[in-house]
Amino acid sequence: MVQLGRHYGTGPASLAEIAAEEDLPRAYLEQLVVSLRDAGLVSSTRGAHGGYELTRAPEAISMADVLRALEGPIAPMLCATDDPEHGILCDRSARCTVNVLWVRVRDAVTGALDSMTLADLVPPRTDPATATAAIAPIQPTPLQGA
Amino acid sequence: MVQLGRHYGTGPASLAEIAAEEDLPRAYLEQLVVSLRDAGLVSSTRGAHGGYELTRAPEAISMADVLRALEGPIAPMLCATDDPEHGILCDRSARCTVNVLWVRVRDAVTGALDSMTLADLVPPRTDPATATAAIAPIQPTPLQGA
DNA sequence: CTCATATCCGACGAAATCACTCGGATATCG
DNA sequence: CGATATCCGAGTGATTTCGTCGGATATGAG
Repeated sequence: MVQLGRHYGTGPASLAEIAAEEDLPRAYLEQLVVSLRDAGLVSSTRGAHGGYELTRAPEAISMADVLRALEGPIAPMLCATDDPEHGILCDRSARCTVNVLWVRVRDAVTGALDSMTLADLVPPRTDPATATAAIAPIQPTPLQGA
Repeated sequence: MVQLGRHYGTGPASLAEIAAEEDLPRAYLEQLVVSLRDAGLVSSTRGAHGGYELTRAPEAISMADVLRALEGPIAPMLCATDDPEHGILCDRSARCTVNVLWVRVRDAVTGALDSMTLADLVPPRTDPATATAAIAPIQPTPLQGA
């Protein structure tokens, strides 16, 4: 998650912290982080004052890596997957001309995802004092207004 | 569907025909074609010898049009949709830095989809010799089973 | 040592979506 | 009339997604 990018270099961050900042249930994050750890993107420290940390610098983690870790191989259709392992040939494969379309879409997606790293999504930590004030609800946001 | 592109110009094609060629349940296609008709991509002729026909040439129908008709607005996440109408602002919108990622992904997808038309997916009917096996120099409408 | 703080683990549950079905009404050609 | 089609809308079943729950295990501080 982006929050982990924010904390990079400042020691491990506990899920309780992140849950508070992201406003998501801790138990849910717990589940997500398992995938990230299995993918080798984060490391964990158990016990008091423990938490999670990025194993690499945010600049070195592409969003494609993150998404693959969280949601599996990138594939608009299961017949056009990133990962040769989980590729499933549909029985129509012979006469199916649509496959090339999905491959193109997939390549477009992976291209976009590869072009961005975690660092691109970490809000610039310019100045903590202006943080709260800068995000003042002056935005018109017509839909779903509180 | 692609089959409709194949039949373009040869009069309406019934769902029963298409179902046989595509090996999909007729009742299911019936449902899909409703969306295509509502989107103005196909026109229908009722009664015996009726069926469906493309309203435009395959070259003039982008796959983005088809996909939007079938699956709604193109959006990897509901906060990054094609269609301003169905856009839903999540409550995190202010501090959410991830949105730009989804917008990029969406643009990549629509770009890929816009770059292909139905005609690109219609198997070339110019010359049967380029098919899997060149058999007859005539035009016996290949692939049609019995 | 003990206790609070965390990660770890596995299973469960509700809600939405996807692919597909069913039954029947209506229009058109021969 | 009757066969062939589209039209229409409600319904089912499997899978996925988001989120929950309860408890076991590891670690640092007092």
